[in-house]
Amino acid sequence: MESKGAATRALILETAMRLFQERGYGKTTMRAIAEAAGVSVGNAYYYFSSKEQLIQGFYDRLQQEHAEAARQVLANETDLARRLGGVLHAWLDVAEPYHQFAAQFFINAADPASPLSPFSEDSEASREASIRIHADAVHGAATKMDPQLLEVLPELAWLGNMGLCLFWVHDRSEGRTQSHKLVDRCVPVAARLIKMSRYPIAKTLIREVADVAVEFGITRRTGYTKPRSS
Amino acid sequence: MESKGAATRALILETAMRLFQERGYGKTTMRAIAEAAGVSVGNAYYYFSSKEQLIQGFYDRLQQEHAEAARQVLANETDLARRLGGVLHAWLDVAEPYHQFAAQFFINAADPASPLSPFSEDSEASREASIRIHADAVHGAATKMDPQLLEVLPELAWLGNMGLCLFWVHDRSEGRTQSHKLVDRCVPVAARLIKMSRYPIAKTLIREVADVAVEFGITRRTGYTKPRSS
DNA sequence: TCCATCAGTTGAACACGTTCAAGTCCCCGT
DNA sequence: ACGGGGACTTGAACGTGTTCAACTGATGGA
Repeated sequence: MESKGAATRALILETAMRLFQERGYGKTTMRAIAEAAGVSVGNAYYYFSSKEQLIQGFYDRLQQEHAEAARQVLANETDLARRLGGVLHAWLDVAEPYHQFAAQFFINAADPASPLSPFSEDSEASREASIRIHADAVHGAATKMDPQLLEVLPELAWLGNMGLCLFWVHDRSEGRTQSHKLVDRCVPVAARLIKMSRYPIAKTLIREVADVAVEFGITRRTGYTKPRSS
Repeated sequence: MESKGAATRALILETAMRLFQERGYGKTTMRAIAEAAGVSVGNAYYYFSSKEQLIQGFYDRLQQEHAEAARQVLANETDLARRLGGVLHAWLDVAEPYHQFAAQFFINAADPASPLSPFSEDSEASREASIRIHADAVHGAATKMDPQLLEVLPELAWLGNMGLCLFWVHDRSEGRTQSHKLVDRCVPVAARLIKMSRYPIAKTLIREVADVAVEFGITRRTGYTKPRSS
């Protein structure tokens, strides 16, 4: 049983999340978190190496909710565009309740040096799981496409999700309707491009873009070949 | 004559830059800057509202150097790809000496809430000047293209520069050769797409992408209609 | 039963960015 | 020559994230 430490850790995390929601990330002090949780400041640092690290737990939770929501959307859908769009809309729905306070640190997303970045090692597990959602969306579609594109498409779709996240963070529209509209406008274009990838004219260009992305480490060529067990 | 304050301001800025170069942004304290400059901490805050603001001056300087370098490149070149590439290579050359310490705060680029962001109001003048460089590159080319694309291309090119900046920040290769290679690989693809924009098949798709970008405020439709005076 | 060990816990102390009330200095009108 | 006012300057003090040497208490082996 490792319950003692785990319980304290969970208590601190829950308290931090609540205070972040109530007052915002910036205005929530480590002292306030410790006091509200009934522990000492040092104790919080025993479990979380920094204030930022308190956020990683939130990321994980969000990712899991997204995976679940995406599973339901993908269950009865074979159209590529609707699958890609469904996954993104699911993300927007899952993230919506956290918009106000999530925006305060999703900012770090673009900084690979930050442990909060989706590109950092600390987030590797969470990131891989997230890419797998997009891999499912791509693989489960009936659409035919260039096999070389298929290899990079899951990661590109995930990058698209990151881009959407960046837009979403600064989306002040009611209920994030702008973000939803953006998805509805972009996904068909992307789907059309993907379908075009089978035909010579587009294939050359698309492969070149994909090659460049791989060559410069912007994405990898692992198609996440549809294993799935659950 | 406003030399007294201006001199102090310049002194503080120069000192800060030097220390940032020597020790890095994070390890340079405001106290250290003040001490090295022979002024008080409060005095530094009289001229710069925060530590981050000390960076804005650096941005401005970099932008001016880039404008000058780009002007020379564009003077005797009419090929679109070489103009676009030339501007980007010029940026890489100008930025190279500052790579190590620039990387420490270019990070903020993705955060529109940060005053350091190229999207913030504080950087507006600098940003407009930078977009104009890309507008020159586009307008001065002999290449024909879809007029609707022309309207958004300068800002899209500037966004490409921002993307390059993001890549460059994390480019650990000697002399940033990877970044230069990336430019050489991407620019021809972009140029080909631009040329294709005159033909119906591509035009539809490209206009759709451009429309989405404008509609969602990712870019504007101001072509910066080639004024130029210098 | 006793004690050694070590995960868990403490809070004072540190270094930092930032603020501010209190100065000092210099220019200008009288 | 004087004095008022505003630009400029000061450094102590504040609140923050983070560290660390010391303490506590439970657990398990002799």
